[in-house]
Amino acid sequence: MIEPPDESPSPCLCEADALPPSDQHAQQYAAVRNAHETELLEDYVELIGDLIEHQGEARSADIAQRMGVSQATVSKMVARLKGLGLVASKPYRSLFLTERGEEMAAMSRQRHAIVLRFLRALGISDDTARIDAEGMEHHVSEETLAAMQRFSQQRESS
Amino acid sequence: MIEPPDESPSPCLCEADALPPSDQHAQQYAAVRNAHETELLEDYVELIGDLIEHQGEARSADIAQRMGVSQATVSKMVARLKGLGLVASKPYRSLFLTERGEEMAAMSRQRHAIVLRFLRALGISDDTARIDAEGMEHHVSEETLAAMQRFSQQRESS
DNA sequence: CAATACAGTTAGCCTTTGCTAAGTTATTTT
DNA sequence: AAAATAACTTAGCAAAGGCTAACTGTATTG
Repeated sequence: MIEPPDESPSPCLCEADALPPSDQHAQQYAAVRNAHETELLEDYVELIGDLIEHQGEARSADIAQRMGVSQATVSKMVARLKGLGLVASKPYRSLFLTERGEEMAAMSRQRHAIVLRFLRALGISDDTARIDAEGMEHHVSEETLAAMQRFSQQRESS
Repeated sequence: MIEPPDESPSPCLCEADALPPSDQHAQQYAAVRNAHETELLEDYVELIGDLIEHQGEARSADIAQRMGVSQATVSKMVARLKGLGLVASKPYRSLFLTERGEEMAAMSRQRHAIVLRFLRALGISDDTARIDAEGMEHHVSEETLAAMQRFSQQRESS
């Protein structure tokens, strides 16, 4: 067996790019797993909110098309969202957001807008910015979000 | 039923923050789903590479601890990685990366470093930067990565 | 060298998120 | 108002990624 070269349990006394202490490391991964649990939910809720706003109503078929997913998948997801108290609907009718759903949609929309604007301010092309924003939006902390906002503002007012 | 207010199939002639055309919208979500498929794989491979480099070897127990996950989960994942030709190992012994695994680890490490450096250059605190980098790293396009690199360089040389 | 402790694996379970195929309800068209 | 089309739901399947519990191998140490 190879002896680990002086593996101390405390912070780290080795090179600059060493591994973080393992409990901190684990926390990072936990944060990502956690984000994954809510992000799809948020995407659905955000999309439903957007559809209602822009097209007057949110129908499963539209959601399926925009998400690039089968209608059956949407049905199942909507059942879950109803169970979580985010969406309300009657069978075979279009969808509505509950108050909690509205809140979540508003938050998501805002995050999304901030990240998208930031990427554009960074000089990213429109198509790429859209794709990256969709992926990044759920992994950006409040702190980073604030920094992005500051940056965009500064860039745009020059 | 509510009549959708002039829903044309072509690009969009409505307000500034309207929904993107649905095929483009679907592509965004597809990109995210796609990233999700590979990102865990990349995290494992990156971590295995880091452990080998910094501690001389990569053991399941270390991985489990650092990922904040049970050993059984690691075993299963390693089996998958072996099936994909990214990892090599003999039962009950420590893990190695194949050539393809090394390549993937190098790419991941580089992406990770660029994003982390960028967040720091933006003024984000260390702990937050680490967490956000872990989440964002898999959702950043080449184009954005390049922009981040440019930005960090510029910031640091002033 | 036997006993114990530690590391790794296997089996079996659960949830999420996707799918297809088949059935049901609503809407539109004739 | 009947038939046809479109929208929605349900049932059943699969893969990924978690878990615990039970088992098997490896290493340490008395």
